[in-house]
Amino acid sequence: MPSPLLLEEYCQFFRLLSEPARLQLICQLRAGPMDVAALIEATGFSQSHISRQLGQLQRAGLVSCERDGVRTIWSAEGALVDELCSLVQTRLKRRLENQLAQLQSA
Amino acid sequence: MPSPLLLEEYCQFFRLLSEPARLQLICQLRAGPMDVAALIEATGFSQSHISRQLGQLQRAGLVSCERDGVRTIWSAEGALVDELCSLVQTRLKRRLENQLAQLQSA
DNA sequence: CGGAGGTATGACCGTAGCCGCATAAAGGCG
DNA sequence: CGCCTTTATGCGGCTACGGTCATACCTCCG
Repeated sequence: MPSPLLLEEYCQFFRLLSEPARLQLICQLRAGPMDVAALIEATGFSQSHISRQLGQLQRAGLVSCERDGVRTIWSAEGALVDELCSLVQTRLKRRLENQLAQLQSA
Repeated sequence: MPSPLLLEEYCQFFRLLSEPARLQLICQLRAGPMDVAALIEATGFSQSHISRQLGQLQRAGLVSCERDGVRTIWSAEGALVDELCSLVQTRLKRRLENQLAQLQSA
């Protein structure tokens, strides 16, 4: 079993992904770098909220930014989140398949 | 990019892992089936709290229980959480290594 | 059946954190 | 230098959820 400290680190990481706003931002940026205006347009959240969430993700190293004059271009490199989501998706899918089989056999 | 509904599912899943109490329960159970008394002893949480958290994890299919008379033996099958934690750990490790390199080159 | 051990649930409190509003800070342009 | 655009931050409301206490529910045993 992981040490309590490491466990806490895991939790903080998973917490970042546990909020639709943040995960959506990451997924958007995985498609390619975007500026904040585009993220507002894509997600519908307020500018201040997006700024905060990006700040959290940046501190965790999940996104990075590059200033282009007055605008800030954000991007998300690394396939970690993709891999995590893929694993979870497989799990969710298998779970639904099992439930379906249960219903059909009944 | 994943559909909003799927994204929400991901978030709910990650939320389960974002709480030390729950992740600790899973990790404990990954070492082998245990009864509730042992989980109380191992985690220090109250019985009612543990019962609630196990309920959430069970609904998500992350743990399962088997009644042995009056006692309930809980277990966590499937290496999904192990894999997720392993991926995150690798990420955390690499991030620290990079920060260390930054400091040493400065 | 009555009581004891073990588990789930209702009620409640406290806090963390999401979210927007308003505003300050930072950077470009006439 | 003033002004505008873009981003970051202080403030506050609101809700969700972690955590506990008390209690109801279940299962076995005398």
